[in-house]
Amino acid sequence: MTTDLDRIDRRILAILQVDGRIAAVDLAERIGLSPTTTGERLRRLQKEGYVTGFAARVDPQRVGLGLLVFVEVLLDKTTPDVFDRFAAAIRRAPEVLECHMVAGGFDYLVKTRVADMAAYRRFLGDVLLSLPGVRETRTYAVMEEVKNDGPLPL
Amino acid sequence: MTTDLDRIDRRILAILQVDGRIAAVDLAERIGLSPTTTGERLRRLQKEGYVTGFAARVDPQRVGLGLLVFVEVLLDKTTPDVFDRFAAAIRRAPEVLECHMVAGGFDYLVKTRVADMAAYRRFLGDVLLSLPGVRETRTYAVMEEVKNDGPLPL
DNA sequence: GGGGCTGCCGTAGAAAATCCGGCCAAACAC
DNA sequence: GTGTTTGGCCGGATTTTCTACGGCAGCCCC
Repeated sequence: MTTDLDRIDRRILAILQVDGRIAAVDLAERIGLSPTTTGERLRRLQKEGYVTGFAARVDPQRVGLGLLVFVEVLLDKTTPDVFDRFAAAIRRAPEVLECHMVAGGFDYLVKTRVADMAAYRRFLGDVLLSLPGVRETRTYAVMEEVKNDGPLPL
Repeated sequence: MTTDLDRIDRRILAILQVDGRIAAVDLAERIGLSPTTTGERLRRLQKEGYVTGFAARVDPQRVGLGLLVFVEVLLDKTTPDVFDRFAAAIRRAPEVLECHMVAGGFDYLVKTRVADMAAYRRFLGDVLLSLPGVRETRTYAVMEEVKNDGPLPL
């Protein structure tokens, strides 16, 4: 159930992660099948949930979001719904690209993109620190993006 | 130069980040222009580097990569090329989805996806800890993905 | 007003995706 | 062994989508 994918399916997924808009004709040629069969496989991969959608890669620098920042967040564990309220607020915040609850030294790891330090300062004060239950935050500004959106290994 | 985008361009980018394979006809209808003009704008956005490509979203669970892990890495600052060698090795490692050099308490933040804890243990030993100059690592396993691939706010 | 420029549009030919029917080989029942 | 079924694959026809081209309207500068 977790993996009834054959070699061809995996190659299709690998290629589509790099070039999500490749024509079925070209994809077919690269995997050695006919365009028809390739289309059938792709449609099946979508229907069965392996491919959940397609997205354009937008250059953050070009649209004025030059600063990438990670924030570690610690919450007060007083009331049980603090986590839910925090998660709900994070989902509403457009500056937040990712947020994960982790096991270890802190509670949430937040990935955010903003224009510059001034914008981050505003985000920190207006959004993060104004949320109820936030006890402590640690900010790590990214100086160099070594690897950014690597494909899933298949 | 950083932002000569009008309101329509921003809407196009916002839509394409959510549905990268939308037909120009449908995109045109949503932004209130003709398909031709919409196509011209999209091509311009690609040529000028705002859109750098397209990618399929693949469900990690479905392809057997159920465990998301962040790792903080500290390096020995003995020789000046330690950072370069680390970065080069990371770029070659398929398990690593992201890696950023940060300012603060550690040097690199690594985002990796693996099948399970046993696979992560292998990655940590065979890849990360076997790299020259790695002095310390701190592992944070993700328990819940609150937000995963949020679009850039436009 | 004239000329050039920009952004927009409609049409038409090219390309791509999709639908449909048929082929072939492996699996299976008897 | 033989007939049947099933699943994966393919080619051709239809429909949809993309794209190249020409035209139109507003704007600016001279």
